Amino acid sequence: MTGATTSGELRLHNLLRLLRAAHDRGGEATRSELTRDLGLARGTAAVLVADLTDARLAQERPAPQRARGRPTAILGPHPDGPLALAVDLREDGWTIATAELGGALAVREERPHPVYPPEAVLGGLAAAIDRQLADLGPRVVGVGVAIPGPIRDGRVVDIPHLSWRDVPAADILRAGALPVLIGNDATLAGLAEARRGALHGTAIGLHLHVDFDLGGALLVDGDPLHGARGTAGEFGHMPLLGSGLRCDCGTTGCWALQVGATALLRATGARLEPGRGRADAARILTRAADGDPGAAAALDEVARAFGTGTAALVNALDPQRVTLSGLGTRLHAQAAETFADAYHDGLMAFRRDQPPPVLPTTLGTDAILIGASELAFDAFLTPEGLTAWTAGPT
Amino acid sequence: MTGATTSGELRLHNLLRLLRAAHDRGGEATRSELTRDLGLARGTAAVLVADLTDARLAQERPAPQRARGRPTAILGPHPDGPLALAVDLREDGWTIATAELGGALAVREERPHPVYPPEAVLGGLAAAIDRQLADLGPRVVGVGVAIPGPIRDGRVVDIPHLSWRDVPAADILRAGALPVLIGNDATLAGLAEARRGALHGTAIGLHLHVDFDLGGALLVDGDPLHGARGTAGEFGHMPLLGSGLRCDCGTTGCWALQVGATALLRATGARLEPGRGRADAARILTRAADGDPGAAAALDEVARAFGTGTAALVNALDPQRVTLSGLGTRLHAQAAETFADAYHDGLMAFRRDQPPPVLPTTLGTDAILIGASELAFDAFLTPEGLTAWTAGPT
DNA sequence: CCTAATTTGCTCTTGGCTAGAACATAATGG
DNA sequence: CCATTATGTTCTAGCCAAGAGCAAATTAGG
Repeated sequence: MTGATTSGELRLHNLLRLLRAAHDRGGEATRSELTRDLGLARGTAAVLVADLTDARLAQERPAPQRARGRPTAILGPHPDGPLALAVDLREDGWTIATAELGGALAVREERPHPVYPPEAVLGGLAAAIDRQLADLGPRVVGVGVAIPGPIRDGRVVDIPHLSWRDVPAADILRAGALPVLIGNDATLAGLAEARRGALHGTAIGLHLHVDFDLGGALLVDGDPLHGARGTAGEFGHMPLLGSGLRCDCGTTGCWALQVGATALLRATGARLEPGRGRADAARILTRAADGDPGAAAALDEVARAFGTGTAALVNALDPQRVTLSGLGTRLHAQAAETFADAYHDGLMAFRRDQPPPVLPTTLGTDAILIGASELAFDAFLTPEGLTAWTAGPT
Repeated sequence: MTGATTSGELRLHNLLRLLRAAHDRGGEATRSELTRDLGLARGTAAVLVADLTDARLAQERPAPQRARGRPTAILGPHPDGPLALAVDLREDGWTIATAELGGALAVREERPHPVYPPEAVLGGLAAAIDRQLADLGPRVVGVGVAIPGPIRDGRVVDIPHLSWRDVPAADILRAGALPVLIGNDATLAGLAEARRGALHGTAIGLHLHVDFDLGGALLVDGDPLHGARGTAGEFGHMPLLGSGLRCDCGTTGCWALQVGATALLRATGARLEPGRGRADAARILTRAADGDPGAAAALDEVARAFGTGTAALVNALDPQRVTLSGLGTRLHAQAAETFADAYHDGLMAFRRDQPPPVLPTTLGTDAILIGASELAFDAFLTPEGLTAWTAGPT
């Protein structure tokens, strides 16, 4: 949205601003609120709302009256309006959901996938997506897919512990003429946080998602920084603690080795078995909470590494807030003091008077699906996307 | 520039786009180029150029003919047009220059300052700025000041090796009604690189400026990421190599300790004397070039640390290019192979096929002044700035 | 040296957009 | 039950950029 330059583009630009604002507020904002906040004249707002309604993009419904004056209406999603298909592909299963404008999610299908060859996994997923698309019809305007690994130009670059390497995921998942957008799961968790979670309204926020790996995103005005080729946010692969350990990513000393599920297993002397790491790590955390000294020591070590590295990133990037998801939430909650101490010690002195708060996600496990749906809607809420919708189904 | 929303704002918005484009191309672009690139109608361009000329913001001058057809003109700075005052304050002296739209610099005054108390240094500088402003008259539209330390909300937060702490620099330098904008020197060097140097046109670039300290900026679409309070880019204060050394910044293991002038001195066993570090470090590099084995070893060690840390940042941020300035340029040039090896080894394997190039600055020592002038012009090239100019000197 | 081709600038008309005013409407509060 | 209040609706005025048609200024080619 670079802004309109001709009077002809103005209309579309303002239509988009209004629809985006309604979407960003969860489809719960009233027309009068939106008019005020966007600085529109009431007459203009009337025209725009009529246009959106005619185009089956939004619909007004009565709003509860809260004050004197003529009642206004809530500008929410249209019952026949656009849908985004959101897909969360994990190491051990996937979930497909729909989202309407405003963000309301509805899970459609959820499945484990026991095998690892990427073609099989993605092939099965592609078939499921096709079924869903056939079922849902032309309302679907885009597909957003979250994948737990770095994505470059629509290809999965490298997931060493699954032996996925240079997989053309976007091509395999191609869904007819529909745009299939692929994003890293940690980046999308951050995107969700910026749009509907604890980073909402932050000019600059840092999100860290811990799982097997440690990734995240820097959110600038609600948008993740993508990097030159889409692989920004691999914060886990900076040697933030100088461990000297060899990492699957190809270099040494990676921070992720000391913070993720793998780190918990290593610290307790457990073995990493493919496909079971997440459950095993969770078990260690439970044991630590129950007082098992070995587990508690491992948790302590990992939480300290987590806090130190987080401080390093805050030193470099100066975010307003830091949010955590995945395993990070539990690490932070169960070893709050250790984390806080390490975080404090790692900050530059001048940052210690008002350090950026570190907060758990407010979105639970939905974060990644929400991020995937936002990815799809971001492509739709553009002049091109809207024009295609208006031109398409007459 | 969020874009126009009313037909009334359109004119100002397009005026600004045109002026910004002319400025960004160094005041050397022709009207026909600008018209084509901005997608304007020829008639619209004619009106806008007339407006800019009337407002003494720009002026056309004949262009050398290069092809058939009616000749066009170059849209350059107006002889009575706006000026930015750019100030480069260093540990040991300062420089004041003017810049006109298009970016042409003219140094006005340059001085060493032997003493360290911030009030004295800044007081002297403030007086010099006032003299220059009186001399230059109302053409000056803003003052941009580069300072070698972290800046938060207009205050110098902390320069440990100069014992500057929480200095209200913007207040001390206040120049009448004129906006005085303060920026970190490394950030401004990066800004200059993004606008007129080796990062020009990059969607995302990383700049690293090495001096006593190591700082930099992440440049997104030509703008540095400022962080929540203006102190982003302190990449030197991440523990990228796990040295365990105590840093003046208040934490430990900072990368800057192993890369800057201080690192060279420590590696050769020399003592750090206040105010002479820069010259001493330069001498070590010269000795290394001349074959002194101790100096060469120190250079090698520092270059390796530099390359490793740069790779870590590339892993995390995925920039399109990396540029270097300050001491960084010489380190990279004199120990190219060591740097390249360490850089390569530190990259995630999947980044090694097409690693972002690491390039020296193309702006020499002017980079910081250019950055400071861009800082001032950025505040001017806004609807508010332009309106004030048009309303002001009638 | 002259003419055709080419590119750009200038002027005017046209269509489209938003602001804002005036009025209508639908609720609340006393 | 009526004054008050906030919002929606309708219409007009003012402004803007696109685009067409024409004028102008140069080069290429013979």
